[in-house]
Amino acid sequence: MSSPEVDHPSPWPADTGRRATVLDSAMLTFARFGYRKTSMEEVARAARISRPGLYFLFSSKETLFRAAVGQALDRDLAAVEAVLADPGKPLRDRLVEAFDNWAGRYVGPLTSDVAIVIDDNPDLLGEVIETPRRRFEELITDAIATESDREVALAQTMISTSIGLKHQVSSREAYLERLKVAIDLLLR
Amino acid sequence: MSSPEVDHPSPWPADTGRRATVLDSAMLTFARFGYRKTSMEEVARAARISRPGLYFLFSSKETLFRAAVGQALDRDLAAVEAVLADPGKPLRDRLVEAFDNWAGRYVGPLTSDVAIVIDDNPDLLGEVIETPRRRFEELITDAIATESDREVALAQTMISTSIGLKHQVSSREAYLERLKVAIDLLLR
DNA sequence: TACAGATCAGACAATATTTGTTTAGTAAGT
DNA sequence: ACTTACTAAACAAATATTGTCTGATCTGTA
Repeated sequence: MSSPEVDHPSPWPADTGRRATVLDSAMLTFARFGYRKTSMEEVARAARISRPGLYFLFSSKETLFRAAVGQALDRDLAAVEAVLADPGKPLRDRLVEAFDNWAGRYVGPLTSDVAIVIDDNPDLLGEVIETPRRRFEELITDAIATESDREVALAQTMISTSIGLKHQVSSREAYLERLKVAIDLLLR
Repeated sequence: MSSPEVDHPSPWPADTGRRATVLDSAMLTFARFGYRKTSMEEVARAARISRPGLYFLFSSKETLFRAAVGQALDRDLAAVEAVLADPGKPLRDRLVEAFDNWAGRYVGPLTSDVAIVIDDNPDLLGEVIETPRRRFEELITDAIATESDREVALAQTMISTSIGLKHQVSSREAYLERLKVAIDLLLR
């Protein structure tokens, strides 16, 4: 996802910021209503462009969704990277923030929608989501290994806990609360 | 809405609690997705009955929506009535609680907004919403007139402020906070 | 001015979804 | 065995959505 993943391969250079802006609106709308209940009309309205204009940028609803998820993941990953690199905070706080940025942001209807689209088209969204996922695991592992000299197993356990939490919990607050407890327990 | 407003006039006495339960589920679903994006299938699933079973209780989606909003409003109005009648609290606190029950209950992103569902579908609800609305105004006016001997204009201003606030604010907390300030100013 | 790129609004056919109804069946109480 | 209160499955009709096309419109550039 680091390279823009051009859906409609456009030879013109000018449409750079436009796509990103549209993807932001799309992500907000998808996050609010879920994939199924979001229409292209609504995304277009949110992005304040016409529906045909939206199809000019993204050839289908699914493509748009993939791109939106991709951009969101990229952004989250960048945030995670920045947070973990900040030397001013204790490891525990950096980890909490990192997980919050990664998994906490879209707790709710979107999580299941992403899963559904993955099922529908495992190869395409699979790549989109698996690469950042592996990178996240790497970052967490590095942060823990560097700082406190613990094993890789610790990082993996933490990630598993976070995933489990996301399935149990229905709000970001609840997620964060229980995550803090878990991290304190694991980091002890 | 005090009388159950029987859609499918049922001569059998046994279906009393069932309707109310189904209406609760319906209200939750409508509040979450909005009228348009809620299907009868979803309401039925939420209420854990079959879709034909749902049509047996309510003859159309519109009727169901009206009944659900009606029940919610009845409930809120009863809470308002109880709060205002409580002699143990100063007028100011009773008013704050009353407004919170009436207008504040469904403000916010998490538990979606009944008031907005209502605003989005004014045509579907004429009578259903106007009567409780007038009754609420009456209750507030009475509370103020009885206790502090102020004019009707004061009550109306308070209600207008509350409505305006609801449109400006995005969380129940923010609504409450600003409402308190407004009531203190008005009641001075 | 003339042109090209990037839109837009409107309309369209092909699907998909939803509504409201009907059927046939079942489990529980009498 | 009969009634009440459902259910699941299927259906036609209405409505919504997708993806595409056409013919304008606006903007910047030559």
